[in-house]
Amino acid sequence: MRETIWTRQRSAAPARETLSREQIVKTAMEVLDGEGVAGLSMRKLAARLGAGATSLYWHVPTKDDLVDLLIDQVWGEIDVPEPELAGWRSGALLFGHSLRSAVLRHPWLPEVMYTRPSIGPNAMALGERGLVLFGAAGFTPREVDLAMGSVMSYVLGTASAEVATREMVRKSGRSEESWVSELLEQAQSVATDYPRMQESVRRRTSVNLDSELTGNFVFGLDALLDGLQSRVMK
Amino acid sequence: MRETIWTRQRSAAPARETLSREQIVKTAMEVLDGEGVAGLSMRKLAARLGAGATSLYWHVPTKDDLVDLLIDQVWGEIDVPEPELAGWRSGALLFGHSLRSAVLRHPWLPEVMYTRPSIGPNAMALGERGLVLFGAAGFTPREVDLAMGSVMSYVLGTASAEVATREMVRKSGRSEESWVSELLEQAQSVATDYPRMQESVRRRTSVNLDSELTGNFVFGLDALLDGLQSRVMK
DNA sequence: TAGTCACTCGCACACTGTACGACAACCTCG
DNA sequence: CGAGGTTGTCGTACAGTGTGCGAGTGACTA
Repeated sequence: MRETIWTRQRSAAPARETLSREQIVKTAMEVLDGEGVAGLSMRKLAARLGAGATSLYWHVPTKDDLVDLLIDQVWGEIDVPEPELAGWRSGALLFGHSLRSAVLRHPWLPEVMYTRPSIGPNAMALGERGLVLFGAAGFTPREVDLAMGSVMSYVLGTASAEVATREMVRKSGRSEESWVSELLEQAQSVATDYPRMQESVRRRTSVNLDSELTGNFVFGLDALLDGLQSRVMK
Repeated sequence: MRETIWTRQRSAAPARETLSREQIVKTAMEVLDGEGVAGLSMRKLAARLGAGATSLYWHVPTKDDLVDLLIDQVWGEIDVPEPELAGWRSGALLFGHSLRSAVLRHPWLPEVMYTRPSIGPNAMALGERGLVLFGAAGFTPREVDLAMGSVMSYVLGTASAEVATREMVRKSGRSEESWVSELLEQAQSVATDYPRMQESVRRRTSVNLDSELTGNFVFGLDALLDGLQSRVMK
């Protein structure tokens, strides 16, 4: 078996005080959460750790690998309820919410997660627990895979789209209302000939952004779970 | 109304032979489809057009704006059936397939689309047609928005995840089988303690990648549409 | 005390997006 | 015809980027 970033292990007790992979990952996570992908550079990260720029490369093969580690870190934050406690259906609902909020906490995720498969240890553990949860629904083994996959895709897709909106608000530095209204104005000016879009856009203006987005999310997830439920033992 | 990249218009008949925004967008699309986001640089793009590097900046404010234009171009490729022809349900199915295949044709899309809202003209036109389609199902106006949004999120999320897998295969330059089997081996080695994941991963090894991914997609979309249908006039 | 391992880091290379300002080709007006 | 303005091109330059290389340093082992 070839060595990978996941298998590599270092001596437990470093001789003197040195950088460590854990420390690098932790600091990188802070930078990423705070400044996004564009704000993370190896030089800045090293400076923040009080180290020389290229010292990081002893602990991590490339920046891309570092990002792999960070993504897997996020997968470790998601909790998947045991089906015994609440049944698979509400378990799946909780799982969905947990997954969504992890994405919202780490808004850089969508930008990078779709450029690589997730095969780190936390991703595997997450998958395992997910399969246990969906396995309790009474699906065939193949359907268990499919059901879990579709829920994850839906949740990640929705949360990613949410992030796109929320980040633009944040980056503009302006108030949510003023930004939303400008975006809508812009959209309206482009959508002059589209009455339904106009109407739909106008409907959104009057609502609180947060509850609007949460409502969207729950509606679709619920519908999807309904559809999945109807497939049990069919 | 402020000028935006969407509103800007140029003189219809350029005096001499010059670059044009259309030409730039078209060439950029080729580069992007062929080499991905990392392969698109303003200098390379200009060279390909036989122009100086910074000439592009007369036609397009920034690279980011160029990407906005490219994304909107993709939205223009998606077709949304009229509900009269096939009913909303199978229309939605067709819509989903069209959207998915656009993403697969432009695998760079997931990497960039989640970093900005889509408010270009083609996005608006797409939205309008989508609302017409889902409007035919008998939802309340609010539900029409929600239904369309959830379907788009699901499809984009699933297709994006697909792209992650497919691109890794392509980039590795090796055969699909050899790559899949190595990925699986790697995954297995990480997932030693996870019997369900092991089993699930093993199940995939024996199947054709293409039909596997298409099957996943259809299963979830179908379930979601079932769930939506049950909400009509409830 | 000598040697080896674990780790740090300065330098350099090839590349990026894009601001700036000089320049040229064409159009319009007198 | 000539003058001025508009449209468009492009060379140079700046401040960054990821990372390969090789020299150096501190600590542990024999």
